[in-house]
Amino acid sequence: MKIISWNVNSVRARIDNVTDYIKENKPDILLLQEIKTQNENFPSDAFKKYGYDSYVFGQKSYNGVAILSKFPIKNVSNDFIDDELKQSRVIKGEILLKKKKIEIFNIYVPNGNPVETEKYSYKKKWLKQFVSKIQKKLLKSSNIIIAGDFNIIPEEIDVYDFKRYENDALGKLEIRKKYRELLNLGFKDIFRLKNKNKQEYTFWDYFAGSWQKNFGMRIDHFLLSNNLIENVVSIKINKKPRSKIKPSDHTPIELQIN
DNA sequence: ATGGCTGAGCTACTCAGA
Repeated sequence: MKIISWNVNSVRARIDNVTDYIKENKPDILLLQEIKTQNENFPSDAFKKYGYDSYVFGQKSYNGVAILSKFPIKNVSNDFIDDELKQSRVIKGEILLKKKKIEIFNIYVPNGNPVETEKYSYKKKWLKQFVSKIQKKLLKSSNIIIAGDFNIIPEEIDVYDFKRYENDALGKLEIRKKYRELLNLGFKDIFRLKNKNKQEYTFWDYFAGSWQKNFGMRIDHFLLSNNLIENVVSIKINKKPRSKIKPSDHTPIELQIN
């Protein structure tokens, strides 16, 4: 089974890129972040043509997450987090893999910049709540996938110039520690597990030729609970969509499990 | 290099992203 996570930075502005990508890569499940639209304007019909059902948690203008799937997803919900700003950032559902029930969380963590503002404290509180809810969830369920745009640079290797980001909301130790807390509950960062010293990125800024200069960062992740590690076949960052015309600033990360 | 693109909402410009 191929599960893919991609921050598309507006699903409507990106519709051709996303459908082209689907045709080429044929994911079983595609987790989208930053869809930037309300549910009623989500292009479900365009995805239905390729055989996907859409499960959408949108809002006007900003944020928003969705799950596209070739087969029905069970127990989809949007209320895992009690979001103080009512932003649409988590959608979860259940699938079966070789009789294992797996809970999939598709998340879009707040950016948090600039630090020293309420945006940063919102990110900290959001992460604190998310970690705590996942900890509780683990008491009942041991097969969990958390994927999406974490807006966290886990380690120095995960950005082109760490010095520039060590005081940024994506790279501050305080934030990276929340990521470590999540891992310490019993998860693995699958990309890093499979690529010990590889420097690869999932995001490149639109400006200043960041893509051309490979000034990127790895902020989109797949965390799998330790129970699921044996099911992992491969994990890949697919840079091709970032090279296209009118791209998202993020590129997909692709997980194969069986 | 703390914003030099990009998108949404709207139709001039602000807000947001990372």
